Amino acid sequence: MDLIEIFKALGDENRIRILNLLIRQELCVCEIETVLDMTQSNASRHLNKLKTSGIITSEKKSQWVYYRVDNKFIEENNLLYEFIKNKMAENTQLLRDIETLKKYKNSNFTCEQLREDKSQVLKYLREQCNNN
Amino acid sequence: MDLIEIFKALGDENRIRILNLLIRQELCVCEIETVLDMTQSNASRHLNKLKTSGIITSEKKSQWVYYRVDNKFIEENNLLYEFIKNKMAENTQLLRDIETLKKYKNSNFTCEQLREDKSQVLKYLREQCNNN
DNA sequence: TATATATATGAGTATAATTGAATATAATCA
DNA sequence: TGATTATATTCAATTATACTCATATATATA
Repeated sequence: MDLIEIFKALGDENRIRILNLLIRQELCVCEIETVLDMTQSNASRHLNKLKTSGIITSEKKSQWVYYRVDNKFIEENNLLYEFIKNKMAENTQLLRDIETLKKYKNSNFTCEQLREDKSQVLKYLREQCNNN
Repeated sequence: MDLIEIFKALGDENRIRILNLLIRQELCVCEIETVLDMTQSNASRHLNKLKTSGIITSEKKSQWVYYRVDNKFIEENNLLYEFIKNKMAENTQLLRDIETLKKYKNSNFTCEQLREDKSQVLKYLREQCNNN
């Protein structure tokens, strides 16, 4: 049942956190990895689960793979999609993640810098977020 | 996260089948057990999971425990609830379950009869459903 | 009170999901 | 081409879920 696969995909904290970011904007794996502070393989796996259940889709741009919410999913599951967005707006953890995403985007760190010194970027993001 | 517990509870075929029935009407454990042809302990466990996640509620009436969708859940998660109902109406398995429920109700079998000869009741329900 | 019964729960097992570390793959760039 | 890198995948370990059978609990009834 499609319905059940969707609910299974949504029934995991890491995947909800990823989806929360992707609802804001499309992102590549290394960005998600950084903002949510999870391992690369874990991010990739969760993205795959969201993709297999039809919630998100991906596009390869040179060496990066960009993920975004699938428009087909939004159309076909609009009530669910609106529900998710509403509930996400009430959740502190998810709001914090959005703040981290904003800080990350404002920092103008690139995927190249992430590669060179990820720990510095993470430190920067934590400091910025603690200032709020 | 509440949200995740709800999705976890919904991410299981047996629980979706149970919820599908309860959306129609409140039912006791032995009725669910019979209509969905599952073991008593399994039905009870799934009902408990739906209950702890806040989707359904229960009321004990003499020796029976009646389960129904929690009104609080409907109010607080209305978009999700409407989504679920819409999707359920598109699913053949779930529509078949509703037919079985109707047959069961029309048969006027009681919980007492179920206890005495459950196999007869199951046979009857299967025959009735195959006629459609 | 003794018996029957509706439901819940415990124990054990089987299956599935999640994870990190290591490796494979595919694209880029020097 | 060879080195680097972004992402995916495999492996092995752990943890969580689901299921069945047996038993406990609470209620009803003779």
